[in-house]
Amino acid sequence: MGQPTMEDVAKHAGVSRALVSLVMNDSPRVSESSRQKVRASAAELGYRPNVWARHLASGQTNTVGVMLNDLHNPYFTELAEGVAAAAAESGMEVLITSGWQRESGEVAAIETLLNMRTDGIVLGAARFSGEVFEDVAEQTPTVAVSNFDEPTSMDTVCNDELFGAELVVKHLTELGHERIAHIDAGNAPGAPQRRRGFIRAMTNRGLAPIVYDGDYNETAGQRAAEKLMDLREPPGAIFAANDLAATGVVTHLRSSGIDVPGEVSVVGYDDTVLAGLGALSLTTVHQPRQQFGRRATELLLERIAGRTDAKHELIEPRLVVRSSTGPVGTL
Amino acid sequence: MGQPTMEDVAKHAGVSRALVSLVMNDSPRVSESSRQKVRASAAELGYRPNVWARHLASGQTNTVGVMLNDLHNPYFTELAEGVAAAAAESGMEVLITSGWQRESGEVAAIETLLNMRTDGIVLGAARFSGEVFEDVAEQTPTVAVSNFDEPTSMDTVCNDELFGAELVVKHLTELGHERIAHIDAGNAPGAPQRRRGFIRAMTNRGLAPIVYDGDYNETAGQRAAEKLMDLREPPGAIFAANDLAATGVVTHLRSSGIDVPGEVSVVGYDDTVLAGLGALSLTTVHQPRQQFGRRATELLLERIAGRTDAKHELIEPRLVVRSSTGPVGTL
DNA sequence: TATAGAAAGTAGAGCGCTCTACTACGTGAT
DNA sequence: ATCACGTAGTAGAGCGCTCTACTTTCTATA
Repeated sequence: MGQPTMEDVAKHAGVSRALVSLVMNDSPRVSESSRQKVRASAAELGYRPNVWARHLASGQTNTVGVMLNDLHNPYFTELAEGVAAAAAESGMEVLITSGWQRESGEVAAIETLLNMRTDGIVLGAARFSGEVFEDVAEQTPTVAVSNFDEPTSMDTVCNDELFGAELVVKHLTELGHERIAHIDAGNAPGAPQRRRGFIRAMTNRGLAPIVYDGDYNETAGQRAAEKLMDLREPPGAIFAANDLAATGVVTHLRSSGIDVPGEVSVVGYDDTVLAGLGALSLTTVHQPRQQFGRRATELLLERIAGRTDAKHELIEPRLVVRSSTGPVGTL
Repeated sequence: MGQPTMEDVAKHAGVSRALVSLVMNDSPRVSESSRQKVRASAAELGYRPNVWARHLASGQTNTVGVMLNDLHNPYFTELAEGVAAAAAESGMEVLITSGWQRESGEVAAIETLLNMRTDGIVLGAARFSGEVFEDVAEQTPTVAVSNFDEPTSMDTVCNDELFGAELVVKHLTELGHERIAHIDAGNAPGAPQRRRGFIRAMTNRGLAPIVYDGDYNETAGQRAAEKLMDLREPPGAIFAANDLAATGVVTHLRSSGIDVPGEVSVVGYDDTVLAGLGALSLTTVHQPRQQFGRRATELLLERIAGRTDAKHELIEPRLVVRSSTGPVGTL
């Protein structure tokens, strides 16, 4: 025998099943006395509304789904946190699925959400390879949190990477730096935009942008730093693709006896735990990831409510100055 | 007008709704010809079974719920990954909810799962303050992944912290260390067991265990290291409560001009990203967190299948030797 | 006192599926 | 021709809830 049903509560309270339903949904059409009577019976029986039945009958799930590429990446989990916060405020539940870093996993995770018929979906995918996600967007309200280069019909929310790069260059030039190098991360998510932003910010100031190939990991940072310091005129500041790469840069510089920030300033990107570590204390760009989630959810709710035109929002990051940057060295 | 229903598919294929149901569930009672006919119709209409209705009717959800204290903590996410893998093998879906680090959040997250009526729940809670979780266990099959000191009626899976500490002490003594200090983390999850394991391992070898108060963060490690090195006879090896604390220890030692591991060896715990970082390269204890999830799921499936007696399993961690430990210094 | 209208409550038809019990139709042994 | 039995398929009663349309009761107004 299973859990008590609405029928049981109704019988126990001596009212109709419909009344119990009204009470459970806080309808104003119920008198105070029966409200209390029903609540008391429900509590006594340990009644718990059956979500499945409720959603079957009502046709909507009151739930937003979140698909994350990778649960290990703080970027995505903070995104989810933002979604959860915003959803809670609107009284919606949140269901999280993960693609476990594989694109096939992402598709399966979205499939699960689609099967669950959540009222809408927030996509925190790694790369958006077109069609698949457009397909999803046609089936249910969808907001993607990502940098899109091509125009898309779904809503998007993303970090203003160009502005982030601008912040970095502004900070460094204010410290007197002119020879600034950027270690990029090829076509990894966000990297092209950071690179473009860097180049633009430098060019706008009449400075020559130095860009070296890299990646979003420690080794890449280490290698690129090595090459950069081998130049006839090494840069006085290095802007790495992300904190991990910046960590590699710092490791290389220190082990070569180069003082950070005395001789070379280093800037990371993302403001991960790493950046805050005492031994590193990286100046870095902080992305308000939670806010991505909040905005995405707000846009999603608008979509659920009926909006049909696509909105694309950029959210401004901010610079966190720590002790890996300083005035230009007097070599 | 919503998505196509089973009724639509049945009409389109010219068969009964029941037959469509049988096909969708891969029943052997269907002829090959009608199977194909139905599948074709389903595909053509873009039919997607309604999970809510299915579960309402069948009374079971074919889903395991996972409640995680904190999505930012790799410990929990890897746990979830293990659950997902094991569940996938048994053809079950996984639903993840998070307590966002607050105990109230945990309760709400469990509530969501209970409302969803998942077939069972894996609890990845931070601390298990008795009753709440026992209550859950009474309502649905439940497996907790955690160190329990008091006996409990639900199944548990946890890391063999005592064995982990033993591994550390074994490694260090084999390197010749005898003055070994442990920086603990009070009553934080797992900490008491690690401390106890350390003390036991030392005592068993006739060595004096040195234990200092600490916590699971960098600053705590830094402070404790400072005090330890101020001793008349400072230790030759420090076993920190976790990697973060170990990072603090290393930072302090290096900035005091003490060579690691030349003069002092340092061991962390957890094998997080930090430990692998080139600049740190910590010897640490790796917990097979994914396996926690796998075992938990297996136990859960047994419970769902009807087992009623509680099982408690310990899983053995292993030592990862990197370059923060070395032979005892010749001070 | 009659009556409109609001307030409080109920009946019952679904929502889309599963599942038990049943029918229809061979097939081969008696 | 009779019967038992296995196979393929169907009818229809739920699962636990929501929601529309309806009834009953109460109150205020003319």
